[in-house]
Amino acid sequence: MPEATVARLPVYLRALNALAETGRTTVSSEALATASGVGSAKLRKDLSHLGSYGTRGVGYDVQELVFHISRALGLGQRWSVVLVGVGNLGQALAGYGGFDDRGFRIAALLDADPARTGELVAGLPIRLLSDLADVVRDEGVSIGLIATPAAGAQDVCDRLVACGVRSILNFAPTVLQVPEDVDVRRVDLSNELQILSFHEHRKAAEAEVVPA
Amino acid sequence: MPEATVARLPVYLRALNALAETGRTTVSSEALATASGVGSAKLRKDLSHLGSYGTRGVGYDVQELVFHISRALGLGQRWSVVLVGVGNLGQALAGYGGFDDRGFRIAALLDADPARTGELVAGLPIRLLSDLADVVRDEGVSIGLIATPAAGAQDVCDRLVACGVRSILNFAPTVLQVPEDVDVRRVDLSNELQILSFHEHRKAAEAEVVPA
DNA sequence: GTTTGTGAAAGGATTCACAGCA
DNA sequence: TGCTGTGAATCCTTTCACAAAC
Repeated sequence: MPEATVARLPVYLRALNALAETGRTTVSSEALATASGVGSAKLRKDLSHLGSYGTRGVGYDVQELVFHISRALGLGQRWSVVLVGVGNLGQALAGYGGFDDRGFRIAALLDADPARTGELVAGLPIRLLSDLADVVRDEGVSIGLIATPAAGAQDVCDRLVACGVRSILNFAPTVLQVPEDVDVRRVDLSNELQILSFHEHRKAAEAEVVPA
Repeated sequence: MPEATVARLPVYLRALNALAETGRTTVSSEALATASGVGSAKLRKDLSHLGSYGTRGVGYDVQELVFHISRALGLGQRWSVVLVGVGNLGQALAGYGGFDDRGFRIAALLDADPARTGELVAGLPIRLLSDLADVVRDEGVSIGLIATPAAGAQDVCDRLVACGVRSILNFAPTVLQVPEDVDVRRVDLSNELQILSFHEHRKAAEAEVVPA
């Protein structure tokens, strides 16, 4: 399965869930593509990697597609995640409601600062970073979220890897060095803004050369 | 300039700034590539789109590269952004320290809930969503951040576009429909987790077929 | 008639490998 | 000798366009 396809499956899944809530039972590639912000040919090619679940002349059964995409994404089971770094952003992530209903469960909140141990955030007590190995073992954690400042992120990452965590979502503004069997995905606000800046800058330059 | 290259320039920029802080004045493509988590050939090809600023046998001058990448990204000017939706996530974004020093300035915080008007968050008063047009005009806003619940995101997006904002960073878990001259970038936590889930699932399946 | 699934073509991005320069 | 810059080759992704199926 192409990586580009994998990255789009969650988008389709969300669009399908929204459709299901409106009572729709079937959907064409054209309609689902529009709702997902892609072209219909791309959508069909993506779905073809899952198997042949459409009906020619009709479209796709919404529930059936939800099932097959969920299965492909490995959402049949609940994944336990550990969140390290309960600062500004970490608290917002802990309070984010979209975890439970999408198959993810926050097993624990960890922070390096002993002064915060025991504090309740989103109903969970903050524990010490040094409890990491216990948490990962006892709770069956397979995904780590890093929401620490940049300076501490690599250390946290190394600890996660040492505990056997091989999937990491990194919100710290730094590039993590990991063994090749570990997947890291980065979410970086400044990066995104700077990419927008590039395009905005380009648009402004074009507007100047070709004035209205 | 290839889009894939644009998306990596902010990463290089951050790595270069980190190097500058350690006192390094020059860097090879190999070293910068490692710090950025990419291959050296890819890095050199990316930088070649900016011009020829390296010295064979030596490497790149750190400050000079910072300058050229910043210029290419349009970071010579300060961009004003407006943040709409001051909930859980919105507050975390408002409190994020990385705006100012990277050339972005939060011009205003807006929320649709009148009960929150006037409340101070990160030193800024929350204003009503209906003030949007005034804010965009008076503050010269060119980038919009949407941190509302999914249900309100498209409406906010439409308002931003109507005010002339053509660059949007969307944190709401929904796909926005916009005219083609508007750039939207999406940051979606569940999407990222689901992509990790896919890979974790695949790794688990492989480990079963080929047991250690 | 409508819509899927998919070969084939086109377009991008990455990697290779080395000429050219310091 | 060391490292950049870049054509050429490879790989991946998207788009086209249509036969097959309903």
